Amino acid sequence: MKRKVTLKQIAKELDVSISTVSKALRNSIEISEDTRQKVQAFAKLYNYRPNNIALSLKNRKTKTIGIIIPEIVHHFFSKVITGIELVANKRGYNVIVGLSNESFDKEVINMEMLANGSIDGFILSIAKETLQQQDYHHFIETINQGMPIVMFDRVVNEIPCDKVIVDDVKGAKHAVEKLITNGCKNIAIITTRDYVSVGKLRTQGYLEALEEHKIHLKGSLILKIEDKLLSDDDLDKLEKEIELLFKSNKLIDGVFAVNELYAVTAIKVARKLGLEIPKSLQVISFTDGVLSKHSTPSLTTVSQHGQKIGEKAADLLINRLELDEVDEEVEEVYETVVIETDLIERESTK
Amino acid sequence: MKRKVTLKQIAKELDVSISTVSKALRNSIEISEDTRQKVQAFAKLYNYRPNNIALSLKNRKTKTIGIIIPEIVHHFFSKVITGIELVANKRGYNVIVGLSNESFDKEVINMEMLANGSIDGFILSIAKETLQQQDYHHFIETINQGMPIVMFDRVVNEIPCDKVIVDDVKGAKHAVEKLITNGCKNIAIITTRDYVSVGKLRTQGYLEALEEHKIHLKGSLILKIEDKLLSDDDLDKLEKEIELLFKSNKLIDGVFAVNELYAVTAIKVARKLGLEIPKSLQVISFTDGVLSKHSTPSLTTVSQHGQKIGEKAADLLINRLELDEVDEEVEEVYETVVIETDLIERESTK
DNA sequence: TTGGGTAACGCAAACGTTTTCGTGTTAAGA
DNA sequence: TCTTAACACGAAAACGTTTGCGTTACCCAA
Repeated sequence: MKRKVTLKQIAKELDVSISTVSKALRNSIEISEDTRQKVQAFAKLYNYRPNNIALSLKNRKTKTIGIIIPEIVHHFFSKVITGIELVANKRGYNVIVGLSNESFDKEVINMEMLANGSIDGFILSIAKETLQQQDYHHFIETINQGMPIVMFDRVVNEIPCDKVIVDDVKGAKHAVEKLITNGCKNIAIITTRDYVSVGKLRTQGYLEALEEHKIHLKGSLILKIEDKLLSDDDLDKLEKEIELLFKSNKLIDGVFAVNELYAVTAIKVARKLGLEIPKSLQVISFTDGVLSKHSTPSLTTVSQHGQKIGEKAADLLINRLELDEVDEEVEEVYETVVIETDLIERESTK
Repeated sequence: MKRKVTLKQIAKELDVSISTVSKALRNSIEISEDTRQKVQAFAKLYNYRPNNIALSLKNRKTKTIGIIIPEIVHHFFSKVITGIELVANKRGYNVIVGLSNESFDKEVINMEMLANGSIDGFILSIAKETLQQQDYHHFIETINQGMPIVMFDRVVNEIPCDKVIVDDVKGAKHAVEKLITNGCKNIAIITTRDYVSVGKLRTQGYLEALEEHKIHLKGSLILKIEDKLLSDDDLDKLEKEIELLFKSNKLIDGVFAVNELYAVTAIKVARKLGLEIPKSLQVISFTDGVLSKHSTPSLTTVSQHGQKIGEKAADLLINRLELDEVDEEVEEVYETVVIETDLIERESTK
């Protein structure tokens, strides 16, 4: 077992100084052609690679991005990571992942672990618990220490940082409008409680679409689900609630669901009640994931382009990092990028 | 913007030496009660946290685990990561993720990026391309440099390292036996080409089940799919191939698919051909993911317990890391842990 | 007074780099 | 022969820690 070779070892072996070795490897003109060749050959032979940690310490930057997300077993988030990793790698950065599991405490702990030198900046989406408690001091402190943050999807305006979001309102509105032009008269929405920012925004889009098309809003068509981590019990409850929705509103002919799970569950319940998709009931969901694509009938969805969000977030962060490098005190003006959604039509609509 | 405070700054501010500060913070008895209190108070005030990078350099270990997986937008892999992150965090480690995207080159590059000091050890699942080329030198070299690897799911025996696998043969066999006891007489298998180790093993389980139950093997019932990254075109092709399978074997009454996608696609095609699930066709898939659970009908599946695999892998790796610490030259005996699969019965079987 | 012991602290090395600033040698120019 | 400049290299600092050991200063006993 041969441990990794260091400059010092090469220096000793070749009977030159460490600095000579370092310079030779970086093709410094200070070093004679002779020694340069000798050193490089030796380094190649022993497969020398500079130690990242030492470089990080010296350069005071790690070339690593910290990602904090609520969960990873989730199509949207893993798509985002894919995007981040793609551009990060392309630009010479690594990616280190922390999971908040929707918990405030874990979010704080994870950020503290990483903020002490391990990374150069954060890309994150806020945990539900944090959104509920509205305690954002850990973000503020991190930023105050000079570590940039880019937030995506679940963001709060009061934090001074770059943000990448989806136009949830517009996306939802388009979806509902699609249902309207497809002939739906009684469109229900299955959404989350309002503290989940995206749930709230998508509900808003629903409302706007109805209003613009002068469709009378019926409160009983709005189903707000308590959006916890989904255990099997919660799933049962979800079905029950949706069933109640259909039973107390026999005229429902369109459903807009703020996520895939709500949509497929709605379809499942609707079928049980004898409704045909898309003939007597049309369904559109937010989030274009594996369920939408492969379940039967496949779902018409609002695609969020998770990967693109990740790519954009990574670019924003790295740009800022490399800007800080040249110009120590950059004027602090932050960008909010909106990624357009697309409506992907499949079998659950006419 | 106040940068992170260091020992040196505290030392200067309090007019003591750096070592005194360090010792005071670590409650060394060398330091008087007085100064200790003073230092600790000051450190608390300025929210001092030791710099991870400096510690890593000094201790020659990073307390970070590198994960290399083929893709992250995948239920199984993200479950595994969840498990790894869980025990890693519990034991004071961070997790840094690299994606090979099933490519040999990206796997090598990612490993090289991380192996130069950034991490203490790897947990990985081999890329398909690597399995095809059978070029494992990067694993060997990493191990030779004293960096332990734990492989999961897609492993090769010739690499000296700990492994966590699922008993693919047994799991597949159980699934097929379930179909047999449920009365299926003509059981097809939809699997991958043989170079994907898990595909091969699951096929083997299928064969064993048939043999033990003295069912004559029909070659035409075995459909081997070229398992690339799935574009929409490939999806079409998949449907066509499955359709052909059904059409040329009208008697098929059971299908065992080696992954969820093959299973739901089979169901889709079967329905189109007028088959009822599970009445005239029963289906079981490997991998218990979101599709199995939420598509209609929900799928009976072989659960791999991805999270448990991740947890076990992380424990194995960290155990080895912390063993190396005390006992420099550990006898090199490696463990292969088999995680039992479970058959989860849902609506796609009787 | 001297010797030894102890409490409280500082020095310096080490981890592996990069880089600035010498420094010694050689050869060319005056 | 002396000066000077180019050339090739080395010493040392710096990044932020931890830690073994040396160094004070003081106290108490002999």
